[in-house]
Amino acid sequence: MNKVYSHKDVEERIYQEWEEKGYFAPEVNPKGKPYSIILPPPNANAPLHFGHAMYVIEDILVRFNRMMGKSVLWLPGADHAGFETQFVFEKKLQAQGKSRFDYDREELYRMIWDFVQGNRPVMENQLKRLGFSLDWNRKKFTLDKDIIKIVHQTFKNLYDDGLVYRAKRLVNYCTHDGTSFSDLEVIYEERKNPLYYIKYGPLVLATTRPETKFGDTAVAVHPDDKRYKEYIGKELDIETVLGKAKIKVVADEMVDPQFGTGVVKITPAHDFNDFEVAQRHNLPMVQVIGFDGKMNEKAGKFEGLFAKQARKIIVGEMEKKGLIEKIDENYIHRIGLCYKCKNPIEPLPLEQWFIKMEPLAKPAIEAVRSGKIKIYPKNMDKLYFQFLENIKDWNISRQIVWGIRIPAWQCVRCAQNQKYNNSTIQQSNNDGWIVTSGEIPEKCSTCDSTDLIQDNDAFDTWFSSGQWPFATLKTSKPGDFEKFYPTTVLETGYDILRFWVARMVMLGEYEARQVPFENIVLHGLVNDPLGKKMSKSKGNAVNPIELVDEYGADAVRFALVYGTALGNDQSLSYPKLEAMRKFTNKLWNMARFIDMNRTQNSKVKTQNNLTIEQLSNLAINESDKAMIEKTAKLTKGITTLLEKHDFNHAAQGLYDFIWHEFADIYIENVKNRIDENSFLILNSLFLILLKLLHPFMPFVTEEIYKRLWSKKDHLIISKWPSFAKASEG
RNA sequence: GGGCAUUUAGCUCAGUGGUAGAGCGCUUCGUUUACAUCGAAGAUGUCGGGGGUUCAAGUCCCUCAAUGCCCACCA
Repeated sequence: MNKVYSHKDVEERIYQEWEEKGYFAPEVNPKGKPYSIILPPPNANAPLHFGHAMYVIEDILVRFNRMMGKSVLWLPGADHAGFETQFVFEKKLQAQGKSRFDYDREELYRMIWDFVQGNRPVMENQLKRLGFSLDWNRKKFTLDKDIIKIVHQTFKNLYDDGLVYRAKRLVNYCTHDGTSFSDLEVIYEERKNPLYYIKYGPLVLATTRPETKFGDTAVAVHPDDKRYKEYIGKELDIETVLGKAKIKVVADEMVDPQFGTGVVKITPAHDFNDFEVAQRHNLPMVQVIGFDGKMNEKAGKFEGLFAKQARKIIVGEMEKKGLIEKIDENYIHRIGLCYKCKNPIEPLPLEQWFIKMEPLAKPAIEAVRSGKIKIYPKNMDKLYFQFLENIKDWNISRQIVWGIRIPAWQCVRCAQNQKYNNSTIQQSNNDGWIVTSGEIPEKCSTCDSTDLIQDNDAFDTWFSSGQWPFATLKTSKPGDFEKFYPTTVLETGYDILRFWVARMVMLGEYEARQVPFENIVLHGLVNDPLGKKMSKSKGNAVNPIELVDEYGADAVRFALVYGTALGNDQSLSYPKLEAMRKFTNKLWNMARFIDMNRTQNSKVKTQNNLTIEQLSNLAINESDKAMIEKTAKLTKGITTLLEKHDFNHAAQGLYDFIWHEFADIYIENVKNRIDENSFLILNSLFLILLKLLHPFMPFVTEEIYKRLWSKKDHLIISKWPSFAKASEG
């Protein structure tokens, strides 16, 4: 054995051996108790980012349980990541001077498909470099035909159960990216924008968006506001930049008398609050901004201007006409932005598919409250409840081509008969829509017309990934769903608890009739060495594979779980990576020491692995006896910690014991008195430690096993050490 | 406006009511054969501030402060 451990000569070779032997498949332990984890499918649009390296937690669990003799399935996959992938692809197009408008739907879809297929092997290879023992024969993609079929069916079932409806509502719309979003995808930032005080006849009101005034269908005051009591219910004659107009005054609790002048303009088509006020007071809705972000014909001479440009010009004209009382230039408020392109979200009225969430959220809340699903770390359940207890209906329509197209067709004839009046707010299912589980309907079920048009929209990606646990298991190998559902653990970053985890619980309970997993394990985020969030655009993102190259996968894996409490964020630490690399080298040299002390006689005996019990009977020397006892205790401790998902303490316990107990004290002690008997003990104890460490550092432990014990067998499928003789406490 | 997390050695962070811990860094010493990617010894802490409970508090309770994150319709 070489004096220095070189991970580069070991890792890829070992991984290949494992994979070729089929060790990653549950069939390795066919009779074992099922244990399953579905890998959170990484986005297929880019190489792995550092967060993906945290999936090491799953590999630790998977390897531990495999050694415990369970039938372990860890199923890999990739997410088409609808809008995000289309966004990334559009940037590529942009770099070539092209845009999505240069291609038709099919062409664009095919181009993105090819792009994604090119990325997938890169991503998969990176997961392998980290040593993840995923069953690659079962890998799934969210756009596999059989997965799409399941997603369609779920949608159809929800529709038939009245849990999906189509409605024209205000949605979060990004006029830059040309699609709507769910509430979760809007981020909020503080911005300084002028607050304009505008004269509306006898009243003055404050607004940040004067350009939407052509869509005003009322002004509102608080019902108890004495200042304005006389105006309530009356119509005001007002002067505007487009001439004279009339506007109604309504009273609504939503108005805060303390803010501005206590008068609010009501623009139902462009503000979420106003939309609700309009519903309460039966006010008409007038859309003045189009989906291209430009003012429409309702804005008269301002038509064609982008809303932001129009604002300046309109304010200018208002000032000339004396309609502006004052402008507060230092007004700070929070505005909604597109989480991807950071342009302001424009609330716009649009017909979309919505899922009624409350009936789905209730059982999901109950599943965690009752303990059917356990969350680690425990305090994260607050995030979960907070989301589900205040849940709103989910807009699942996206105006994108990259994704699963919604299996809904509209009958042209029926639609014309019940055409939406732009000035009313409607919610209806009876407007000529036909929802199927994927197949193209032959004719309209109401009027028999064959003039049907499919909805252009695709599902929100999270709608399909929300079905991932049952969709994958129902389509991987026959019997997988029956054997592995519900899965044992869902492990992911806490940042997608609401986006993904909560939705999986809801959709899993709905469609698969059972919770999708028994345990939720949440890890924290990995920040850069200065504690700042890693991001590509900021340029501080670290490629995990570069670190694997430099320090070895074992060191990277160990550094990520050592010294960080589960669920806490951590900053990438190069000294820690270096320390863990040294630990792999230390192990290597412990192995060298043992290897060098092997005599001809012991070569035969150490073929058989001795259990703690056998070792206890063998031990004569007092410090041997003590070490056997300590190792048994450690085994028990590590086992318990892993069962409790306490990876940090398991890692620390192993590190401290192996280095500072076993190497610094025990090996130093044995060194001077080594004989046949003590060698057998030393050798066997070391193997126990290698096994305990294997889930954390699979490569170096496997390589040592190969050198010292067996060229044929592998540690990965060896039996977890027993600790029957460990004393209590 | 709510909620959550964090605050422990110079730095990065563990800490499960019972004599303050690790890694890196620092000081001194040590290389004839497991490892200098090492070993031995050592220095460094009013555990954010202030109250309280307890025989005993870094740990439990209250309060204040700083930092970070999440949620919320203030036009």
